[in-house]
Amino acid sequence: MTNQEISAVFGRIADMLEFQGANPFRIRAYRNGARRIADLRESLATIVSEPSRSLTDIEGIGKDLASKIVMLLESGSFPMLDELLAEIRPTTLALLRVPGLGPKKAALLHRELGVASLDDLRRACESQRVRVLKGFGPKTEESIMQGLDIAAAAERRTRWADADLVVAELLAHMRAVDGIRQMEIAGSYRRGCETVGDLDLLVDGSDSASVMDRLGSMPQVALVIARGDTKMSVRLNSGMQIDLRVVPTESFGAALQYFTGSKDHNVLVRRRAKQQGLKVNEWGVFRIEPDGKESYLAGRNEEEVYAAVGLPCFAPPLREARQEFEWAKTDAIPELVQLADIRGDLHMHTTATDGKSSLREMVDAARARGLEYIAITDHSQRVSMARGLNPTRLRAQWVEIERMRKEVEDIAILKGIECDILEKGGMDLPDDVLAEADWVVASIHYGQKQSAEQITDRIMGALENPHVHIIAHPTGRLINRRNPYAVDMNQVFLAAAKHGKFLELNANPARLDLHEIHCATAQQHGIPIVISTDAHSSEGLDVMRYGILQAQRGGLTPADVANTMPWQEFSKRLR
DNA sequence: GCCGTTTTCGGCCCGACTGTTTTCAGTCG
Repeated sequence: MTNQEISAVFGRIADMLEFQGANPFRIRAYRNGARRIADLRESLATIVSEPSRSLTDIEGIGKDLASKIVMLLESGSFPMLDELLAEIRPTTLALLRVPGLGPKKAALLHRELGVASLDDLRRACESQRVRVLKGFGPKTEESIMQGLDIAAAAERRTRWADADLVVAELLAHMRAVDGIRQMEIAGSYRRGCETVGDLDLLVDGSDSASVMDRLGSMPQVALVIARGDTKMSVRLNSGMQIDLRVVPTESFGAALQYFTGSKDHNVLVRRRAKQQGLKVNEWGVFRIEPDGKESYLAGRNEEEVYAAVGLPCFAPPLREARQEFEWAKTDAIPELVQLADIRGDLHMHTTATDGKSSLREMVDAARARGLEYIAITDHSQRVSMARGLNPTRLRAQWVEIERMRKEVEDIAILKGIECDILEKGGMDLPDDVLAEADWVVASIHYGQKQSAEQITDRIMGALENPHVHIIAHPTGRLINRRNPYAVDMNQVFLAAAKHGKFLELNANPARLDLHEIHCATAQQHGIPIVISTDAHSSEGLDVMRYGILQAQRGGLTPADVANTMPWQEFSKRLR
């Protein structure tokens, strides 16, 4: 089993234990274990196979979880898991996705009314059997009815780039309110997560009523879920939820820190504060005096909040309770790569295949964005739907590129190709053609459903080809649409490091693979990452910023990203 | 279930809002 699968098993167990009303700290231990495993940069199987190492060296994994991991690796299951699965069906677990239904209420519905699925729940509400239960009432029943559709469509998080569009509209709408001193979107959006659940809107303003009125008047608002003195929640027609908090100036930084999260990061910040006799909440940092009184220490901005507990102000993408606190101890927090560091873009298409802009337009667009070098990498012949290039058409394009080089001298244009890795293995173009290219991107578009062994062998073959420089979108996933291929990335990392190849971080907001943990793993292996737009039009070059966010979350610095190099330096890496 | 520079037992982050309550549990972030 892979780390992701084992992580998912522990996550499911946490859900099921929660449903059973187990000790919340036990549940947290499973969730924490699941997250730690997902964040791991090497496979559990590898660790287990090395006698000198122990799974319990992993933070959050004790004796019990370690033995369960071993059983999962050996047999794919263990007794406790089987028992839980026999008791609680997955359809029952879906009840927890209904907003407002937590483990206690869901379990009560299951126990008292035999509700074991969302369909059961709908019927129970319609026949008004829910409102008579203890702790429930007509309003709860009604809100469950409304929540059912959301639950059915749940698990859908919005891609960051799509959330960004909503954010732009939201901020523009809110700016009309007088007296807003500061305003930020916090949460997973601010951390640059590849997908975003809710939007957390934070406002520093004195008149919270008018701020809330304004949010409620946004045309896209379908429903006001809750509204109090400082907090309001609304749901948009799209299903996305917006949580608004209005705070005073002296608390804005504390609230921003708090609502930016991640939750796990904040738990560690607060634990640390507690050890120092301090308390951190969304209102500020407070010293607990011997008489029990609290005195305000900080909260106006994030810098002073972190400083009050002896921490540096971490960049939001690093706030995931992974390594940031270790880095802080040794003053080794990475200087994250920024969009302004990028000097080249090494994966783009033109009208020669499925691009919408001509070679000339792509070159001009790249120059307009201040790039020093680009690679033109149209599809190879196997990608027939995109009218992929055969050797003749490819060489014709290269002649055109050579002509253009004479016209525009302020940008280097590489003669490249995105060459398919064929289903049966091997490259889609002969070696003598690839040898003439400046830059060969190898990628998979067909046979994505093959076994792990087949897919991995294909990519290994490409990595061994002396003409290939880089593997593009190495896992092939499309966020919310298509799972990654079954490729064994551990082998890919080892081979890429051995053969001195680059790996791509594809900046297309639907792809973003390598994902953040893969980025960190590649960095550890010393594999240079290239962040590429895979642009299919001149505007497509602007997706670079999404790739930068992903790289930041992986902790990458300019030194880890090859296309931050000036052309003079990068050109030496090509042969 | 995990963890240890107060600890191998007894902790484990903190507050707002709602609905159903007569003082609070459940949910959410």
